[in-house]
Amino acid sequence: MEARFRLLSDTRYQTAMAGMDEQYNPRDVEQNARKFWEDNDTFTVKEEPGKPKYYCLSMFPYPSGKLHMGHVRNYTIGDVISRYQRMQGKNVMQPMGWDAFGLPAENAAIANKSAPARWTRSNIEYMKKQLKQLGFGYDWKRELATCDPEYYRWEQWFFARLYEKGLVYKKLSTVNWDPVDQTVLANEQVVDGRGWRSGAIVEQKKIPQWFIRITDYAEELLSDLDQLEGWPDQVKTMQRNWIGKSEGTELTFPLKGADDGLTVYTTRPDTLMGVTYMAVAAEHPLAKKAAEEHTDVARFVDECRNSKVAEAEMATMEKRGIDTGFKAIHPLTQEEIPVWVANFVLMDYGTGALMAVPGHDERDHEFARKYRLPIQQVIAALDGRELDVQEEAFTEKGTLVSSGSYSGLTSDEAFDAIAAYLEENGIGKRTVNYRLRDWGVSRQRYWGAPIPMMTLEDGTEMPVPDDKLPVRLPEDVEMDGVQSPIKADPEWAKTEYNGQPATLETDTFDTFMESSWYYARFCSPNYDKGMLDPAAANYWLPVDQYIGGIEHAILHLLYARFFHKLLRDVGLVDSSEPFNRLLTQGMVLAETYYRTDESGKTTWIAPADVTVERDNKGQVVKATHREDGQPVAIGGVTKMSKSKNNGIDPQAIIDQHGADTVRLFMMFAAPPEQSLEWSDSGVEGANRFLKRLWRLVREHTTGGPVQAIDVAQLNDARRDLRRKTHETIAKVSDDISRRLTFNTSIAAVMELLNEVGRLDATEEQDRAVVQEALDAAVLMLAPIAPHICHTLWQAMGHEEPVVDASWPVADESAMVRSEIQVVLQVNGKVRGKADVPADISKDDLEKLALEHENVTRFTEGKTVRKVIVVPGKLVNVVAN
RNA sequence: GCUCCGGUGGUGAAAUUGGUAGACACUACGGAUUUAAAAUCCGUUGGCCGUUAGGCCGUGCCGGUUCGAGUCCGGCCCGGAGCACCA
Repeated sequence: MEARFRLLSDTRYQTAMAGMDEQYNPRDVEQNARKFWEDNDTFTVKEEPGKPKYYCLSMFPYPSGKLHMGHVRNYTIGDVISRYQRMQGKNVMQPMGWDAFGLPAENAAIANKSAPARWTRSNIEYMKKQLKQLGFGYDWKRELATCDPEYYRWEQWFFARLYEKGLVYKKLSTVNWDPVDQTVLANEQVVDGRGWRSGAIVEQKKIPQWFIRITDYAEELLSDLDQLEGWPDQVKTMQRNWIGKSEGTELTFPLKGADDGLTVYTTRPDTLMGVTYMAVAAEHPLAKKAAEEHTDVARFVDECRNSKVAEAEMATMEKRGIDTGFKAIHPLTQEEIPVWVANFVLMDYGTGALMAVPGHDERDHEFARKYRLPIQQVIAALDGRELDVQEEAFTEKGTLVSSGSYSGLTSDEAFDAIAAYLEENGIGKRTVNYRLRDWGVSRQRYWGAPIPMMTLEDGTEMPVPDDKLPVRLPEDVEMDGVQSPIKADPEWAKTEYNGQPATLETDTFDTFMESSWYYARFCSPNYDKGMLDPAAANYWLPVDQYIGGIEHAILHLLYARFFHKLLRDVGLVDSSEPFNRLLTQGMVLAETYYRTDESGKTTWIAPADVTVERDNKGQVVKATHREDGQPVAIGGVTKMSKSKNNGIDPQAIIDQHGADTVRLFMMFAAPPEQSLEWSDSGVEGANRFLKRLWRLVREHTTGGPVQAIDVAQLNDARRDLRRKTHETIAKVSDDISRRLTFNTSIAAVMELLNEVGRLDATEEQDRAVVQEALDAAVLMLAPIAPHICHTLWQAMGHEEPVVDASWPVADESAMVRSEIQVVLQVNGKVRGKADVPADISKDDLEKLALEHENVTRFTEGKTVRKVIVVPGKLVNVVAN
């Protein structure tokens, strides 16, 4: 370590010192550091074979207008990791770009009567300025925006490859339809079952849409999760459940008076003897057939159309159904079973029909009770306890009862026996089923990448040939709020193929398409000979660390993993997974305040407009409006959002305290995976810490040049500070690289600086250990507060910029302790502490504990039954 | 409804592998400095009992495992995220 802390000559030292003002002035300090990085192209990187690479990626933002605190938190985490890895000597790539297609641009365009493209590009310009102000070390030469034709052309090209491989198909699929505005609505645009603008009751409508066969990759997406050691278990579990692999049986019940039967999928063939009714989805062919014959069934099927497409909606709505009049024949007993239509049966899962076993399935039970359908017990509990399936479904596995020759078997044995019987008799077969559905990528919106398909005059559908790509989205358009401009203009779709007229697809891609491969494009963002430059992609990929919100745990991350496997199978990348390590960051929350007027209308008041009063315990007792001084109600801490008006504008905080303070607060207030509560006083605390750091460095450096440490000259106080310095280096290194707990690493540096402040540095050797401590502190804070550390590092007398400095290495010899403290317990309660030699033997430690006054006080008159000695930690004496 | 995660002082949190609960901060209170204020520095700050020494209780609730549980297991309560067209 000493070698790296080479000091400058006295004259140069004085020059460096001259740059350090008495007061910490964030504005100057930050401008100065940013100018240095810009002038030196500090963050521009290229492939350097032989040097270890590190690709650190934060999820790119949707350019909604300005940065919000969630962005600031996400990008600060990424920048801290990047700068740390750079100090470890890695070739670090940290790119940034824009997830530029999406619904808000269309809404803004309608509101402002301007084009989505212009709105988007001006947002990008503003937000880019903000990102630079925060000092993030991005390689801006790699910037990309997904609305750029040079980006989406390769997505279109890739879609054609998938089409050629048979991974793309078209089918009818349900959308939310606003019958008044005559438009398709996103789930978000349906409020309480009505269109958000028209207020019309939303209907389900089936339209032809393009799908990608993600289910072909379901097994690989599931099994490869086991390789992702750097992912949180939570996210892997969510993905596993989402893919939802189950093993069961598909079997066909014959229908009375019909040639074809009703095919269902069940994971519990052992409960087959307990089937008392069947249920089909409203869109099931059998339901349609019943609707033709019975008007009440027709009415019910029609009513089922008046609901949202969302699954949460399906699961929470009242379960309703109607008898179709059809009878199925039980394949084992030949008994007749009624067939119902039910609104909770999903057409997209399994076969769109199910066998209901109300005795052993909760949902079937609820439905059976409601419509007074019979409930039959066929499984008994393994422990033999009494069950009443009329009252409550028994869903565990157990032993079969009332099941003819299968009675007495366990559920697992019966599963095999019944499946075998069904297979032998050609009634059914064992199958593996996935909950995962194919990915519908068609959107009926304008502001997205056009789907590169066309229809010839004879009705043939085919991909647009590669040499006609990109299919460009016209940008100079007007939005009327109803129809997509490319759908409204019949000229746009006109094209030709080999001299024949043809029509372009006017749907655009789901924006998850663009965000599924941007991480790969960053490796060669300007490559014009293909989607990716394989050499660059294989140098940088996979991403070493990916950082983003937990809300993306399933969809985005699953689609990106899927795309990576597709890229691999097209021969563009070598690896199978895109993201080695994943950090899912928590949300940013803030207090809410509101007032309710006489009519019951609630107005949310921005935290910036509220003054808070506390009692002498610090408890908040009152909040008042800054303008009128009248009280406001406190509404609790929630995610920063427009609807609750509790967003804190990062720009205001940066202007007030500087970027380093914002970054420090965000990293200190909570561990990254947890939600973070905004606190003005916490921000002031972070600012105070930086001022204190500034003052400590200034006070130290005004003393002039410093001697090297002479280990032989160290007294206890100096040795203690040195030990603290090196213990802190060890802890902070581990916290940042392995644990990703930046909050505890900052706390550790605070402790170190508290000790520096306590040492009365009067002699040369005092100043030498202080120099070492401050050097280490500045290095360790450099990733978090890079601007102030840029200046402080120079002030400490170092020539090389801190951004290129090496991360400090803990010196084991400085950390050695001769004495340690052990805890003495009696019956698990702490009764005393003792300072003992670090190398004390187990026996001596036990002896010492049993003789210790504080221990004997509690063991007196009792018999010692057991003594547990944990070396270096504690002794627990068990006595009674 | 289903899946996943969380719940620790007045507040944000720490306790990394089952071994000292509350590190580090914030707030509040008291003090120093100041003509005054700001800034800064010092002290106190989980609850109860006690003059002190010290004791008892305490990590959402109920129960269990263990010499020992914030941490592991079972059941419950509350809050958050996702649910396939918000991104």
